[in-house]
Amino acid sequence: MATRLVILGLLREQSLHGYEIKQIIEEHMGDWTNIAFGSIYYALGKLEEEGFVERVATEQEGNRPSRNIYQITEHGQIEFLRRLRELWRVPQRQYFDFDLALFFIEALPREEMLSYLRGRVAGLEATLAHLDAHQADQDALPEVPPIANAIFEHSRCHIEAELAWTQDLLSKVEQGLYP
Amino acid sequence: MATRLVILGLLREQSLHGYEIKQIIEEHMGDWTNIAFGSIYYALGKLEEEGFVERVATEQEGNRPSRNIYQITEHGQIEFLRRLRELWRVPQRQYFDFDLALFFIEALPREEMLSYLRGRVAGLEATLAHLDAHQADQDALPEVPPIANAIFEHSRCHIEAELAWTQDLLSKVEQGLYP
DNA sequence: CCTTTATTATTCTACGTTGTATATTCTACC
DNA sequence: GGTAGAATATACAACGTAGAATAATAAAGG
Repeated sequence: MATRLVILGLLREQSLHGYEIKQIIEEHMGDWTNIAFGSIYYALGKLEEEGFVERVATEQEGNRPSRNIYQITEHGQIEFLRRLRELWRVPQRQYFDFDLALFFIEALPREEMLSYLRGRVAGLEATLAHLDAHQADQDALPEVPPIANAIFEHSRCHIEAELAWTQDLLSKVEQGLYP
Repeated sequence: MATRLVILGLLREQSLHGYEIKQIIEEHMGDWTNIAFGSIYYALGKLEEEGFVERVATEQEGNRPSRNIYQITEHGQIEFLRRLRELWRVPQRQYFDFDLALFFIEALPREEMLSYLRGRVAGLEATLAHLDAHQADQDALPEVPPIANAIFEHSRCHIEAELAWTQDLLSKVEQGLYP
């Protein structure tokens, strides 16, 4: 969805081919994005059609698959800023598939539900623990940009919110507030 | 994504045609789902292929477009429970496009960023106020199922978390903690 | 060494989403 | 009584996503 923006943003720094873009995304944004590599090639094709990106070379090392190197155009620079500003301006609404599970709550026996809820609480607690451990590792390294912390905190605060809400729901179900 | 589950869940109660399903989704789940009506027809076709749903009639009122009425099959009942249990069991990870805006933070001047951040805080506060007002209206009606409250609280707690995080980010940027 | 596995780099297809197009009928209002 | 707009009902094409298929080379392990 934001694949185009990411590609334009990365190409601002230097020209790249698809596979390199994929690697940068995995290494630097892998923890908090889910851009499938297939989408990268599609987006590159589209950006080229739209004139935001140009193919500047087709290299090949030995008999390896040849690679197409792309460069951002001036229109691309403008388009990047346009998309970036839109991201800052327009808040995105979040939807939760799990709400559907609640909507159809009477379809499963109470006991089964309770066990799933307890599993969810445990899972979320484990995620938080895992996240914090991972973060402690990161803190040891000096070269991590400060903004990475904000992104980390972003995930963390939503997981905490989810945990608190799930615990509340669990206790209400235990009290028999839902049929 | 969860379109198939919704359709199966609704057809458990009674046979329906696509447009009716669309209306029920809009009326009862419109606030917390985003299923495009086009997806309903696609999902119905797929569910029929898979044998989870059967076309039982093609009605027509006057010269109105004719409508295809679908019924859930026994396999469909099982499939519904399978998908529902998966929803209870498997927690979904959330991704935030806005993190990209942070990732490319040096692309925009500090002052512009600050004004977007303030706008976001204001927007989230307004959303919360609007949500609570809407909820007060709902509370006045007696026929709303109790689970609707849990779903409402779910959205609310995440918006609150987002607000708190954004305020924190804003204050850190104001303090000059990010370049 | 030789075999298994990982890496490089892209193409291609199946799948699902979104909204536009279409064509009729009912409603509302001047 | 005419006409603008909302409601009924689906089909369909354009778009984007996700991952399997491909095909060559480098690395690793016994």
